[in-house]
Amino acid sequence: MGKIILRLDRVMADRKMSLNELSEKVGVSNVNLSKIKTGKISAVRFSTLEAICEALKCQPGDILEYSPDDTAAV
Amino acid sequence: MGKIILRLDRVMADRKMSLNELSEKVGVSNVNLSKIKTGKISAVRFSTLEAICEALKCQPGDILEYSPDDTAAV
DNA sequence: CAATAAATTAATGTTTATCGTTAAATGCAT
DNA sequence: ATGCATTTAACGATAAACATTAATTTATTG
Repeated sequence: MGKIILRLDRVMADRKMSLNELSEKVGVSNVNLSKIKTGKISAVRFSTLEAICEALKCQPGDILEYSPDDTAAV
Repeated sequence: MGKIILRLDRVMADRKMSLNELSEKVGVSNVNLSKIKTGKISAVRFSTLEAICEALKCQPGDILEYSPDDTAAV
């Protein structure tokens, strides 16, 4: 059972952009952006992903990561 | 105004996997998978994205692409 | 440490849109 | 034309984003 991992945290750190700053640029409430940042969502709208990529000049792949669990595969 | 573009089509072609085959592996109806494949969705659940990445041994970034439109920027 | 700012969590309600299902339509072979 | 795969359409059910407000926790700074 793999998992989708959110890496917005890392990208924001790279760009040195605060949550509130990004929130304004993206047009999503800081509350929801925080959820995205801390991985507390289970889906994402493209409109949001798009705005984030635009604001951070990045790609979806920088934010979303699939981690296959090959942990102790039998 | 950039856009999120779906590239499932390309990855499936790479893996030479048909829609119905992927549908079974992923556990998503072929109808919905077709929508994803042809870009007719505006959001995606991680459970679905995860299953697709698992089945195709790929990353979200292979499927989702952000295309900033720098077309004739004023 | 005290005060302030930033970020996270919680709770509630609205709205958006997946996803399944069924059925019809299109496309592509043979 | 017949068959198989894919796409489109329409409908309902369910999941979950997203906004908002408020409270709480976590930096940050003097």
